[in-house]
Amino acid sequence: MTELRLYDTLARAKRVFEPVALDRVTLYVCGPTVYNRAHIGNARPAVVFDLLARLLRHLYPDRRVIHAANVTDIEDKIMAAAAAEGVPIEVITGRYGRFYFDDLAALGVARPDIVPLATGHVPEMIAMIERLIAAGHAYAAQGHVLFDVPSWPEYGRLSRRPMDEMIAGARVDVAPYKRSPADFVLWKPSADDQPGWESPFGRGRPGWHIECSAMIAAHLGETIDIHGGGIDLEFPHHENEIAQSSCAHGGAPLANFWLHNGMLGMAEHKMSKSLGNVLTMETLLAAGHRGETLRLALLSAHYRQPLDWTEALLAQCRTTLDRLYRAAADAAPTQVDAGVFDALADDLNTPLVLARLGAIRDPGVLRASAAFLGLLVGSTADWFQGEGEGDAITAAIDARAAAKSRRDFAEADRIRAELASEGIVLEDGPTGTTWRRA
RNA sequence: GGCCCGAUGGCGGAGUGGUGACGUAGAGGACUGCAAAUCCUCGCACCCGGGUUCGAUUCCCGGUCGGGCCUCCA
Repeated sequence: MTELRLYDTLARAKRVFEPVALDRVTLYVCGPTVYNRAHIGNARPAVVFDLLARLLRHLYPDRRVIHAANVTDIEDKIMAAAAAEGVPIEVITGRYGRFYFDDLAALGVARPDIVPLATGHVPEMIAMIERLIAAGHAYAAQGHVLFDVPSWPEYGRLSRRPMDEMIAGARVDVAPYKRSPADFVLWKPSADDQPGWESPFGRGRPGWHIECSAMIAAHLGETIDIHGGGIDLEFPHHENEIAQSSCAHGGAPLANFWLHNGMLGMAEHKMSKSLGNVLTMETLLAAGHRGETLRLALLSAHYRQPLDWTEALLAQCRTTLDRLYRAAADAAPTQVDAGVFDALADDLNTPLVLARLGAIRDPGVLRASAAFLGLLVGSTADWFQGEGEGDAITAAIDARAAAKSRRDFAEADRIRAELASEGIVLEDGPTGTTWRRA
């Protein structure tokens, strides 16, 4: 079997992957907070880890591969969005949660096997907080419960931050109820008009970090195989998850592998809602870019590298797909090229995979290999011509063929130009003329 | 300021201690009535300075530049 090697952020090195359990493989990825439309940067981890899940299923056919990704559906920004519209938070989270998965489906991303909601796991979060308090790793203060960072010497290992510097370097105003500036919130009080849950610490809501820890434990166990997410979550989110989970589970590691995808850049900075330089999947799809083009663009760079999102990138990916669709024609998928698996098994080296894809001669192998990546999933005719009317075009092609046969090239060119002005490109092949949309 | 990551041709982007993939754009050719598509050929790059080495783009040190994090963030 192909040996899978993955870059583990904790080790800062590629390591050979081996699942913990003999009967299953567990993958957890931090999902979205649903309060508005997701941008294309949000899609990168979804696409990358969707591909990793496909690879894991292939490599471990005898084990159950469980891919989980949460949805954060209680959070201050959600509350703000709900208040702005004068609706309950469920209206906001339901709407944007559906948009999120619909958008991703257009990019060929399968819904994860498990999509836990934060609001569905508050009792588990409360229980975990209680364990942390009992173990001396958390304390209550003024309606809040905080994680006691200095109580856990391992804190900072993932992001390689020395704790004393974090404390000394804290440049935000430190809340008065914190014992240490590095302490973070596990539970915070809710006002009467805010969503909240009764708890031993008073009515309130969970902090962001505890959600992932509690949901991972509830669905996948104390130690999972792979934890994924964007590199911007490395600190503090993932650092905090590790602290919470390890301290609640007697020191058991949260994940054996930590995988982080690089940021998608736009205008020299990462695409982010707070910077306002976002391009949503909705916008891109509405502009006529197909989901496959977006997916290819996201896979065109190695997942750990930063990737600049530009029109030129999309144009090149479109060209690449045109060429691959022509090469694959309407062949039925046969077998995935071994070189494709090899490149994927080397820490998901998708640029190398794409280079190998271009070298495949057998259309059936090309179809199967591309499909494994979530590309070339439709028919070649649909890719070039799309749905809709072809009769008028066929009639024009016939008229042009008649003109060509009597060597009236002026008329033939006029017809071709007329179609071109409507975005229809004619191509004369050995077996006749075909058309496609520009 | 601290921590982390990166720097490859016009652009995108792998990889490697010993003639630098691949794609795209560009040049030339074949094919075509002309195009398009396809095929063939060709140019064009490893940030700077040290070090290790027979040999460094690749390893080490320093620098410069860029990005991420340190506050919600994929």
